[in-house]
Amino acid sequence: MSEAEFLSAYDAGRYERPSVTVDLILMSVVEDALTALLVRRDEHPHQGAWTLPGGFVGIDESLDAAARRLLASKARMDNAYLEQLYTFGAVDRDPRTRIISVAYFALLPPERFAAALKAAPELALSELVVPWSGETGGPVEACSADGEALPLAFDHADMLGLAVLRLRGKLDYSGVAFALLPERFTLRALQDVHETVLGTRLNKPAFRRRMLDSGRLEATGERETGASFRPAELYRHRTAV
Amino acid sequence: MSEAEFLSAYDAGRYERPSVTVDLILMSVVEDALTALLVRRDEHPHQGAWTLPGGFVGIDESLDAAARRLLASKARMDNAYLEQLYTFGAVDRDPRTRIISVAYFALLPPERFAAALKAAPELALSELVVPWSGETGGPVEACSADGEALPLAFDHADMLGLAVLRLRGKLDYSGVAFALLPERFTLRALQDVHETVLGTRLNKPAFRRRMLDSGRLEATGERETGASFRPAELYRHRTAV
DNA sequence: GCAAAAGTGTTAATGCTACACCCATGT
DNA sequence: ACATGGGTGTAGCATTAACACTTTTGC
Repeated sequence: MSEAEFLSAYDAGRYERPSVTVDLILMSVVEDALTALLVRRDEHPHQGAWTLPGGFVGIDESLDAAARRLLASKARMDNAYLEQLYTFGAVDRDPRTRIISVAYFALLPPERFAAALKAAPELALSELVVPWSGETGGPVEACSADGEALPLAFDHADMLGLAVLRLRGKLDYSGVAFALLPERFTLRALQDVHETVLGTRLNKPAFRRRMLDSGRLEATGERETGASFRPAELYRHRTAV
Repeated sequence: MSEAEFLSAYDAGRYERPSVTVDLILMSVVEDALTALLVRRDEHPHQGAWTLPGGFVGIDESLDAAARRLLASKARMDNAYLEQLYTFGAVDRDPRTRIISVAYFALLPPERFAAALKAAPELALSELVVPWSGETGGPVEACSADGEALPLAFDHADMLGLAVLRLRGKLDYSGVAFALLPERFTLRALQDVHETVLGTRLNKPAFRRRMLDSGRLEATGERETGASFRPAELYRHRTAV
């Protein structure tokens, strides 16, 4: 490193430091729709627009710990599936000051999702409308349950788009789909989750076999109740190998 | 958000901000070995240990711009393949002060890799020894060309391990392998790169067909020179669809 | 001609798709 | 009995792996 380079690096470190935040993409599949939790902004900039829940990272707090803290405080949730997504560092992404944001995404089963909504009234549920640039992962639009568009603040549409892409990519070879389901679930429910996330139809026999052959499912012997037709068997996600 | 939560977030943002750096994993395949560029530390902590080249992110500089600047200044390289990898934010990852580091990984063809080494004498080439926890992505060991172990400072062994994992994962479905080859290359060279990165042997006919059918290769009509046997055809990576 | 590596065809195995069918339950 | 969705078997298709083989160059 030349002396000039050393000094410029030293200056940057010594004097002006960016703020660092964590933003959470809290996702679930509710009634065959991919949804995320959003917060309405009360202040400028982007007043009235919608944002992902987030907060500053404490100086004595790891990024993962900050994400877990925000998950607990904002959504009253712990031990959800949580994974770092990407770090957004454009200079002008927040007009107030330089803020670098580490995006995490979390997956919740729908019933806990509903409970989090009830416990934290400032949150709103949003259906994600994924325009079929979905392959490449552009920004995503959000709308409320009655179809009204929810404008997204800052670069949060990009964050949501990337989260959808990552979720789709990991669906096949990892167990993320189980994080979107209750502890016991039918194969039909598992297939519905896959179809909603991918935005395609899958055919039943092939899907069943792939899942059963994967060794990640464990039959409970119990059956669904309340259906007016043949009750389906309930399965459980086998975490151990 | 409760008032207490608001204040804690406000305090964190207002007063103590972490430093943010970018660390670069500069990788290539040199003589059938996966290699990375490392810098020897002259100062405490970890004096004498080896680190990834890195530097602070300027307050008026995006993360991507910082990564490109470091790539140019440290390795005298521009327009290499560059991609954000992961953000490392453990509290004690640097004993001096709180530093959050955004890791980027870059891929270079071996001849430009050698040129970068010559232009920047503080850099050293390191072979990566990937213990066969490679599937799960644990830390990686580094050693010099003559087999001597190079101890890695901070959490840089984890960064290297994650980079290897990402490279392996993207090898099949994306064009990253071409970033590790010169502009014209033989199918044998392409297969060697795949085998080195994956750490397995592949059989020739299947590999040839997969590559030719993928539509990402363009025959140049030219042939290899200097071999004492049948010269292979040279191909080029077709960037346009 | 021989060695060495490029390049190609042919067959076997595998996995996935599609369709058809049977099963169990509430009404 | 019948409607409804759960669950399973089988045949066809496509993709991939494995092997043997031919081709082209330098010595």
